[in-house]
Amino acid sequence: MNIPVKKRAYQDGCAVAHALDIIGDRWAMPIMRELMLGPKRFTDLRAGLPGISANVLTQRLDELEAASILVRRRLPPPAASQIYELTDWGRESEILFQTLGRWACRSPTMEPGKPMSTVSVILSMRTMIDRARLGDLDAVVGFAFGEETFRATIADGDCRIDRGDISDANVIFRGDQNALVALLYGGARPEHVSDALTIEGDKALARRFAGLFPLPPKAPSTCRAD
Amino acid sequence: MNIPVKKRAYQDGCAVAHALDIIGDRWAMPIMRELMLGPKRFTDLRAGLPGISANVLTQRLDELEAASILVRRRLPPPAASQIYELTDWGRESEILFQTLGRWACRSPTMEPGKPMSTVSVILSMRTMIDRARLGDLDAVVGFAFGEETFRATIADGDCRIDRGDISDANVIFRGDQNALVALLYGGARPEHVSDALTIEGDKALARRFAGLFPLPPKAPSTCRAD
DNA sequence: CTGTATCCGTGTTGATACTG
DNA sequence: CAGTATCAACACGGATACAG
Repeated sequence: MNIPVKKRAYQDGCAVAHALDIIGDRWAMPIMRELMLGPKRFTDLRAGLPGISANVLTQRLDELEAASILVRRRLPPPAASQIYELTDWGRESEILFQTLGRWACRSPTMEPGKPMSTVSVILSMRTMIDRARLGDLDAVVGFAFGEETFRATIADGDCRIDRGDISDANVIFRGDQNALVALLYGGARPEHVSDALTIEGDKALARRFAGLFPLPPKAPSTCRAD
Repeated sequence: MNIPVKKRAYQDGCAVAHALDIIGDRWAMPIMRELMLGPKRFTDLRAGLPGISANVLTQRLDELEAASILVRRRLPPPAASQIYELTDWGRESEILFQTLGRWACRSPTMEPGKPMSTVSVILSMRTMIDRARLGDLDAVVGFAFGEETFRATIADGDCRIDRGDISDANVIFRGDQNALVALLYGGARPEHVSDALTIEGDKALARRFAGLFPLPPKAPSTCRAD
């Protein structure tokens, strides 16, 4: 275990500065994001964070543990593998991601189309879903991205989206999560969805679901170099 | 003007990753914070950001301008000086600071007592004030930190805090903003406030105002090294 | 006085290779 | 699988010099 050497810190009593001291380092928030829907192993984390190197991931995990944002746990045999899991307080940071996402998706310099991790896609749906459009919809929508499955449970004007079994889903989106993003936010119609995504089950429900994610208007660009 | 060279970026479609690309660099958010209550000049920014160096500030200002978060304006003669001002969208990022501040002030590793800029103190009041405690309070509370004055206008169950004239204030807190922080969040009584802060006017109102800022409970520390 | 540009020492980051 | 070691590239902070 490394001695958590003193790092560069803002010497500032502002709580925001403290937040930046503990989660402002490069990769810290993406790591937290990947853990938001449940614990993961070292290698699973790397898979969801293309570009991170092993040593940086190790260091960030140490720092996030020191900040009480996550804990390491060793799985009981026969797994014998370590997992990283957010603490309660770490999980409460989801509001940070939602606020940041809502603000940033209006950025004039945001260009869509880059790949997203499965966790990002689920969290973006949690963030952007317009509950006012749910009406009295009552349904289970499933998502199957590779080996991972998630379910949206819609009832009583609310919608919860989590990891979970999808055998009882009324409709299942199966395939590449990036194709789902194009459908939800890109304005494509479920009838014309790409080959990377298949829709199994209630097609009308799929269409209804895809319309639950309005994008806010872009902020104007004020950069002279535009 | 520098060519805005491509910098290290997350290659990630997630809006949060885009946010981190544009405001995740060191000093970017503290700079935005300092501009949140109105435009400032280069030197005023440095004064509110102890530790930043001139070249880093220049670079961040360029990047924030390219992201349409702020604009440079040249004041009309005889001032002839440049100022940096948030755009509308940049100003809308205040919700980020509030969310981050509310989450981070529960951090088990947050230690109080470090100095804060005047802007930080005002923003923290905007963030932490408990409007449910306002009742039918109707008053103007003034703050005089050095040459800067701010006013809290309390009426109709709401409270707005901004830069502004305080000649009509019912009570004025004058002196060091850090002493005010100790009073609001440290539990000190206005009667025993330090020499660094004086209270002019309605002492009962000062006491009432100081009780409007409850701190949420700390999150438990889970770090084994504690 | 108000910034901006350049140099430089240092620490952080990132890619590759490697070990338990 | 879960990291550690090594090294190169870059970013940061400080100082200084310079331009309007």
